[in-house]
Amino acid sequence: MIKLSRITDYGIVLLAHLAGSKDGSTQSAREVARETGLPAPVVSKILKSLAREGLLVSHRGAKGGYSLARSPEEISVPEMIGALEGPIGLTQCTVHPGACAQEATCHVREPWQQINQVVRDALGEISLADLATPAAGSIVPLKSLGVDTANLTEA
Amino acid sequence: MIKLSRITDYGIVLLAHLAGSKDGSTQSAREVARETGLPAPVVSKILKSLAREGLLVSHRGAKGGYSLARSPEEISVPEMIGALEGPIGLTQCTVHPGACAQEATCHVREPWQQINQVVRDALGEISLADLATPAAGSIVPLKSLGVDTANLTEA
DNA sequence: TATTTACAGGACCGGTTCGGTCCGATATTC
DNA sequence: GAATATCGGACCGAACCGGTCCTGTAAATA
Repeated sequence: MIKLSRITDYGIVLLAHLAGSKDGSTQSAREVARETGLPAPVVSKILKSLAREGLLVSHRGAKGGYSLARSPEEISVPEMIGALEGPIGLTQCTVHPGACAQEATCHVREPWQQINQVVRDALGEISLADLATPAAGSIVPLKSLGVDTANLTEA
Repeated sequence: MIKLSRITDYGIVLLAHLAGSKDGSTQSAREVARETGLPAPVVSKILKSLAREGLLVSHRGAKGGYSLARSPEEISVPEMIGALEGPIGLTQCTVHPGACAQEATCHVREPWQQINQVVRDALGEISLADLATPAAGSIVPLKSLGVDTANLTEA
């Protein structure tokens, strides 16, 4: 199963939670953990990473905490994923060129690069704001991709 | 990094290799291993899985081997991925509903379902034939997605 | 029929990654 | 100075993964 690591999954939930709070308000790791129902040490660890990657700004000391570094509209899904588990790439040769011995003779490589790009572009159309808005049918950019979301066939 | 397992990666290379051979011709696991330069035991293991999942047909005994169960045009990327590492789903709740305790209160869930669908659709547009054709600029379906592949920005 | 070839299925193992916890240091507020 | 809260990193156990090997069975050939 192609999947995000649980850390990334949690991280996006945490970001969405912060995006749903008052704009610019800082919340401590403990608060966020309590309100999202996720284990506190994990939340702390994830928020630290997100701050280090520049998606959150941290305030130390009493009354400290974390807040979004930018507005939710300016934070894209690939950024969030990239911050927590590195750049998006389905194949190793996408992220680490030269690591694969078959790279020179591999005829599948170029198509995969394009496939990766399609996935990246698709995810790039979606912002944290789209995830944070609770209402249904909120993700507008999906339609702009020209993908018909009506016929949902199980893969 | 969102990535396919190496097994899946190899598997797609193997499928593309078979697709590039004469139509309907069967090749033994050892042959495929030799011609692709991948370790023989691994190739054998992967081909077995692909046969079990119905993407390849196997012929036992002397002069046996594997051949594609369908034409390359009829085999999609999600099928290949699904056969080797299960259904495509970025989040656990996509594939295993109910496994996440926060599912009821999670506001991020529905958007993710749509995101998953976008990725699935994007991959579904690409067939094994697209991967197997060695020429550049071969992936036509990408354009049908409405994705502009011209401006490739690094994610 | 005997022999050879090659897949089928599963057991097995070592290495790596991952989720998760915890601690000392540092910075800020009151 | 005391309390609060992040920062950075060490640490551990469990799960997963890549890879190997062995036994059984089916098909082709002589």
